[in-house]
Amino acid sequence: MKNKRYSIKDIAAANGVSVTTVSFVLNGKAQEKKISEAVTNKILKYAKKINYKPNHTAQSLRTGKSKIIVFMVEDISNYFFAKLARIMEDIAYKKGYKVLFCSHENNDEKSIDLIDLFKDTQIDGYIIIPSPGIKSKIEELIEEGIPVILFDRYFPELDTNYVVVNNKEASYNATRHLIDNKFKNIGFILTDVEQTQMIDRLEGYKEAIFEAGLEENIIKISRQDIHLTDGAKKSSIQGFLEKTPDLDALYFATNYLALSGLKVLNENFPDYINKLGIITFDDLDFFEIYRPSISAVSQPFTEIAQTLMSLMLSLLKNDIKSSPITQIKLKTNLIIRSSSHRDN
Amino acid sequence: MKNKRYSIKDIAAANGVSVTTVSFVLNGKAQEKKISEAVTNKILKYAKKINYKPNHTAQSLRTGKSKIIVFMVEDISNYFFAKLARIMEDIAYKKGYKVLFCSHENNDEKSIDLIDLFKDTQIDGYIIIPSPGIKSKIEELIEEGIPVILFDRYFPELDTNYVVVNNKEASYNATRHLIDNKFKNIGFILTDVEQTQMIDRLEGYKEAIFEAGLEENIIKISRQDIHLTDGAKKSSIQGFLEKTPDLDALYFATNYLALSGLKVLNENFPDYINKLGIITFDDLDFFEIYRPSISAVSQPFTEIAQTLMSLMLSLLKNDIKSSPITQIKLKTNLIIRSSSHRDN
DNA sequence: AATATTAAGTAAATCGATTTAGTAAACATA
DNA sequence: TATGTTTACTAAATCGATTTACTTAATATT
Repeated sequence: MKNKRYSIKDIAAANGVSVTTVSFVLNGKAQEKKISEAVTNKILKYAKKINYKPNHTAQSLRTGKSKIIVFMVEDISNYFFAKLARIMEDIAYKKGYKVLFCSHENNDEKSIDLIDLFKDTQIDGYIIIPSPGIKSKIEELIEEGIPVILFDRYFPELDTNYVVVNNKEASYNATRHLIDNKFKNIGFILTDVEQTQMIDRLEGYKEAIFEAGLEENIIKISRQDIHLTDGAKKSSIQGFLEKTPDLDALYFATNYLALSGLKVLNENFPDYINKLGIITFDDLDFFEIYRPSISAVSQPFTEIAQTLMSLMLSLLKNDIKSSPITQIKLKTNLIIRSSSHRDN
Repeated sequence: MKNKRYSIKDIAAANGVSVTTVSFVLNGKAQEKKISEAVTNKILKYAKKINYKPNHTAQSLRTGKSKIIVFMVEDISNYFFAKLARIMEDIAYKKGYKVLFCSHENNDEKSIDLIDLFKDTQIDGYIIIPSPGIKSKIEELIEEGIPVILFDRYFPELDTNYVVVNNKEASYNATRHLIDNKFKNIGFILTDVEQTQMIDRLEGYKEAIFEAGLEENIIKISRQDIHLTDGAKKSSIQGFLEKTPDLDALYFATNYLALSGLKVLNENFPDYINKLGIITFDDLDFFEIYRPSISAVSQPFTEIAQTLMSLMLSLLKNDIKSSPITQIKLKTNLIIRSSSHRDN
């Protein structure tokens, strides 16, 4: 039962032909290369019999293609990214690709380390949520002729492929929704990163607030605090809530901010939570069963994953030089639940 | 700025030495192979100057080692697995390994397909949550001399490395805790898979119930339903709850069962939820902020991930034949929150 | 001075594929 | 019959490392 690994050489020897012939046959080039049907069938049959699997590493070395793509996100354990990863995995494997996931925590140094690390390995393509300061690293990849797709956020000055959602519009609508429900003092909680997704969400909020003649209440949580302790995040939010106790609604820019926010509210202002209007960017499973159930801007997982993968696959298939730059903005979904609804 | 990739050959040519010498130097074998310090330094300096990175694929082909390990779970988007993945990723990258994550949804066919797929690629080691029927596939891997570690569950008849938690004891304690809080009619909700983790959790429950002279109430959710629709899961649980409205506590065997259960309760028995004792295996972020906050058996992520990785690294370092079989059972933590507490 | 040892390196095989540039025989054409 | 084409296949180079088995010159030993 010792499963010796067979090579193309073994097949050649066993059938009295050259490795060239075997390679042609196994790559479906028999006709093109004028290999007789008799020989073709013999080889095919034998390969099947011994359950031959080509050595991927050798193929990779020779062809320069690894059939591996990298999917780099902020934190793979975050629901949003994990969910995307799950879907992308399925699509990729079906198409004969493997996916390497990794997390950079929005830290430039870590991003760069990871990308450098991957440069040793043949990587056929990159799907990247960029951390704020890696524009030149992304340019470097592109210059090397490797397919790159940014997503979630992008660099406006850089002409790259990207897939994002309509952050500004979605944010405007979410804020508008609170306003329509008679909330007058709406706090927007975001992080201090200067990246497109945040900026656009902030702009959407501002626009809606301005249009309604209301006052802005912006809470910026320091980026450093985000990935360090949960405590730091909480205490920032708590500090803010204590200073502005007249807020009647909170709008969180991401799901992890909402989680921290809910914790703070729960621990310190348990009664407040039911009167407050609450809405957040990124839907979570449990927002549906929380009480009050939490309204959320939901990003279309499946659509994002499919768009990313099909764009990547087309970049991989066609010559990168001849491929047009593709920039896609997908629509989000505002899911209205009880936390943002008011009857009066 | 065209970043041509340098090879060992380029270094050799530029320095008037052979590739052999370069290889020796770059692999730290200069002294052992009696390469003069002058030449050694010249090569090292040049390699650094051009930022030489060895071609990983070529190394892999020659050495038979890929520095890639596979981490195969039920569903990478599940919080428990995603969290583990995040930690393992960090450890692995620090040690020069990359991790390929994949999900089999406890489906044997899918598991086998995935393993076969990986066989083409050089994979140095596998960390696997086994689906029920892949014992022989696991044996196959082991016979080929590839390091394999099972975790979360295992095959009792198979003498392999594994890392699990003390399911039975934890389950006993969780049930005991409900009993101590005067709950008398405790329902245990689990899936119908016949795998060690489930069986042990069931046994722990039974033992505690028997010891207290109470009656068993076991709800088995069909495995097929689990990964299909959320609806199916919910309707099973709902059906059960309607049939036995006299339950005063629920104990869920996994976090996804608890999520479905809470949904059902919320939609159909909103008042019931506060009187009910609730406890679940696997802690989730939001169980802490749910109201009532949900008690849970918490698995030690960091410890599990570290144990898995350090075991794997030691298997990879030492000769697999001389390595002893290691079987580790880690301790869980019972986190008591308001959902399982009763004052009377 | 003859031999043994060490120092400092290199040529070439190898891993397992793909691919280019052939060749020999069979057949067709003028 | 001589030449051109086509068929059916193969030798050898190549991808970029690692590693074994030398080689040559210098130094040490008896």
